[in-house]
Amino acid sequence: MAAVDTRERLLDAAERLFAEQGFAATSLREITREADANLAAVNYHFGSKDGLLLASLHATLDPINEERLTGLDAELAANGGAPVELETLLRIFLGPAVRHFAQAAAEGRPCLLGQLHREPHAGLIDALHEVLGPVLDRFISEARRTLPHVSAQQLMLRGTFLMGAMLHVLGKGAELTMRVAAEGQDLRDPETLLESLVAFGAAGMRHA
Amino acid sequence: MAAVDTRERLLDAAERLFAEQGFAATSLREITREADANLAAVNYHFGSKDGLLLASLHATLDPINEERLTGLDAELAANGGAPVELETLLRIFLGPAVRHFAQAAAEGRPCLLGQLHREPHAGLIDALHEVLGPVLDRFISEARRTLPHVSAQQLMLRGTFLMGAMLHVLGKGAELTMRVAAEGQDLRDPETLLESLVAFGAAGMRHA
DNA sequence: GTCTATACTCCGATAGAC
DNA sequence: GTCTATCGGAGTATAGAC
Repeated sequence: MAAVDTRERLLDAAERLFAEQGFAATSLREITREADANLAAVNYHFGSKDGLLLASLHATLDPINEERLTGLDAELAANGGAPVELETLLRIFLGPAVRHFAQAAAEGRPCLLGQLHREPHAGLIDALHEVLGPVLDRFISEARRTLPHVSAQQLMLRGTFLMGAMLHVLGKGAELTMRVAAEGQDLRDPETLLESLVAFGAAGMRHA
Repeated sequence: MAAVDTRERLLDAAERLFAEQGFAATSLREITREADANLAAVNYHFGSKDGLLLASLHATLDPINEERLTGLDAELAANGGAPVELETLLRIFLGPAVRHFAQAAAEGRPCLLGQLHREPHAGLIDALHEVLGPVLDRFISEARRTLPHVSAQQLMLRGTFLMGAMLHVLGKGAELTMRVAAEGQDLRDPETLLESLVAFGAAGMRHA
């Protein structure tokens, strides 16, 4: 079972180091040193550094997306299939990510989800699309039912805005904005952050 | 004058290649080959690859920030110092960046501003803070006058959301979201994009 | 099947000749 | 100012030990 252990140790170290330093700035030698594994073990288990990144991506995002989909299904079942209220829809989509971020922050480590989206790595956009695409499709379909008077193009545009807002607060980039305010924080309180983001996004998507 | 020319050629090549591929993925050898300069010229003129990035950052952002500040001053002068309407305030801040993005897109190249903010490079956040900080301070002060009923903390939070939305559509990351919509585009039309973003942000900041 | 040792190419940075 | 030579470290690939 040494193989599974090595694979898991590599994945754990990669998730942490990628989240802390970013993909390009983290060397395989650093990861394997951290995981007490040989340099070539990465190539054996994941094929390449890219493969390790993709595996980290799945390990982080798959549970979040599953929570999103089951949450949406539960809400639809409770509603008898009626369109979901906008705030509720956004809360179901944003909640798992914000909670994931808050948990990571509570443990004193950055959020891989917030860091990864800002990697200019070529293959990552395809990978993110592969992982996120189906989930986004589901929520966009629901949003069309919730906001029937908004054109499909405007819905996409506003959804993109909200996506950017979410990813920004989840990543290190938000520090830049927070730093200009002397007392600006409480971004680490998940409830405040989530409700503010939901209210902001709902107002923007509804009226904009 | 060969020195100045070399410096400018390096800066031009770096701006383009950093925007296209990102910082880490672009090698100094690629830049110097493109600029018809020697590899060591980067170190001579900019000290390091980091120095070259910082110079590119200033070259891109300084004109945008200057346009923002002069636009705000002009509006305040026209208003006799009265609080600026929220939509107008956002348009003044977002317009120069969106127009810069649209011009780059029209020339078939990505936007350095959208790409740079997603670099996890350690020193870059400090550099961005140095470059953007004073401008953000000005606009946040104005936003407080425009939205006196919104708490300082909520204003910071909502401003961070809007910042994320802007940076997201300016970067390649937006492609991910746009790609899930079959016909989703027109992000390249600066007027549609700017007005949609202004309306989204104004609604979110006002009511959220 | 798992893992290690090793070698290959490319990178950023620097020293020193011109 | 510019260039050549060179260094340590990076990602990758493979041959072979267990």
